[in-house]
Amino acid sequence: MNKIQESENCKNCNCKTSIFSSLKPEELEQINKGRYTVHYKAGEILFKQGTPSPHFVCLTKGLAKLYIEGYGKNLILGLVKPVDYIFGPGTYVDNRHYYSAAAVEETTACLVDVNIFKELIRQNPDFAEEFIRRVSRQAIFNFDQVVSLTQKQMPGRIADVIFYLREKIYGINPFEISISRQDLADLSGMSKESSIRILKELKDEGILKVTGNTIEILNEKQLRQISQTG
Amino acid sequence: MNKIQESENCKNCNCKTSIFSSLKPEELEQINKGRYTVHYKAGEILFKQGTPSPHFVCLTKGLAKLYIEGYGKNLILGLVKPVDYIFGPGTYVDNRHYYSAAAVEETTACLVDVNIFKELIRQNPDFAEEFIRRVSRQAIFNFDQVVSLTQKQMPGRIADVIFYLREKIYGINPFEISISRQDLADLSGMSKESSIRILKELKDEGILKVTGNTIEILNEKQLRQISQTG
DNA sequence: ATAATCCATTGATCTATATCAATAGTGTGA
DNA sequence: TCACACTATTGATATAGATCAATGGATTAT
Repeated sequence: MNKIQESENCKNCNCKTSIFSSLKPEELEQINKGRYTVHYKAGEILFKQGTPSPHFVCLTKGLAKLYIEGYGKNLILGLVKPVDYIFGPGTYVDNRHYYSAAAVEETTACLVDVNIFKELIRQNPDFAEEFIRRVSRQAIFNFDQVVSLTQKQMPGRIADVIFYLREKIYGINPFEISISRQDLADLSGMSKESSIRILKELKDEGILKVTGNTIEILNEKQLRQISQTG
Repeated sequence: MNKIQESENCKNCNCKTSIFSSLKPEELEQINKGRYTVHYKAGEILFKQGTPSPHFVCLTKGLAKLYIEGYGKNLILGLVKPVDYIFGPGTYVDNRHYYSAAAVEETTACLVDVNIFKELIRQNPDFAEEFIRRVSRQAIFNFDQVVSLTQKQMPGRIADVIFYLREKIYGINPFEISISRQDLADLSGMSKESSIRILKELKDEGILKVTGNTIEILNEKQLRQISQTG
């Protein structure tokens, strides 16, 4: 893991498209002061569940997975792509991480002192509100996930993950996943073998085209149907 | 459902023990102005998933369950007892409820206009921070729940629910549950029959004493063990 | 080039859990 | 008090999904 102090300033960074849009230039400058950039190779861990969380992480390049290390297996809460930031719930509770984060691809992130962030939330109500909005959206997403995981059968869960990957992560239809089958399994709460089998089933039924790591949704309507019927 | 406009004022209400402790008297007065009290009989619905959420709900008496209506079955996210409030993630997103709430026992609640609440969050950074802290704790709780539900087998899940009921809801050891076996099942993501069976198993092993709706943890260490081993 | 590793795939088997069905309590209203 | 409705309980059966085991590709190191 190489730490590289970049010269770039937050003011011109495209991070601003995110919740930072509600910050004034001098506030962005505050963030910029306590910030440094880190590069991670694929597979490297950004932070580990249970460790202190002194900064929040803003992804500027690559892809990371957020996962809870459970009893023997992992549960992937979601993927994070640029430009988005990772801000766990521990920050306002006990300053610990409640999930781990690892780079899935070659990844670059900015780390910012969490106290600066907290200070801005106290100072700027627009920023605070934007932050709460963001946390709320995250909670809603988690609700959807927990319902999918606990109430749907494997085909429904895989369908949900496929839609998630296309809509929230890769954005286009034939998309090449950089995550492994194991990750796919950890996203949908099943074993690696099962995720492979379901993927094959969907392929055999002509709903998906799966070639190695490239996935194409051929029959969106039917896939949506599978997601609905559990 | 009878609506009763109570004469009591927020300033003397024990609601203040909650996040309201960071509010000044005049701010409590703001809340008090837009507030009214409602009584619910056991089984009655406080609000329904998908409907607009114009106020936040503060429970002053009774017990309520928060549940997501999923595909055929419900998932109970948790129970709410006095004095605690219910503030769903939809409030800052699209003003919809993302879960339903129903009274489990005879219940009294105060409803407060959500805009007053939002205004106070903008005005008072302490209050905002307290609110974020609260939302964060909720998120951590949800993480624990999703790991329990997706990675543990039935005995471990029931063990977790038993601990939850004793520690977070009823507070004492032999406790009488006011929730049904179906609710127990919806809390632990299994069928009603399975929840009954596991309960019986734990009883037969001498870990629990179950008499009707009264549950006593006899062997806490072993129950903890079951929770751990999944 | 070859070995070594890691990831993906497939088949066979086993088991946790749901579902179905029947019965037994338990309270409630006429 | 009796009938009705609802919840709890128990047993029998079916099945979704995990686990185990073997093999095949692909990538990396020697």
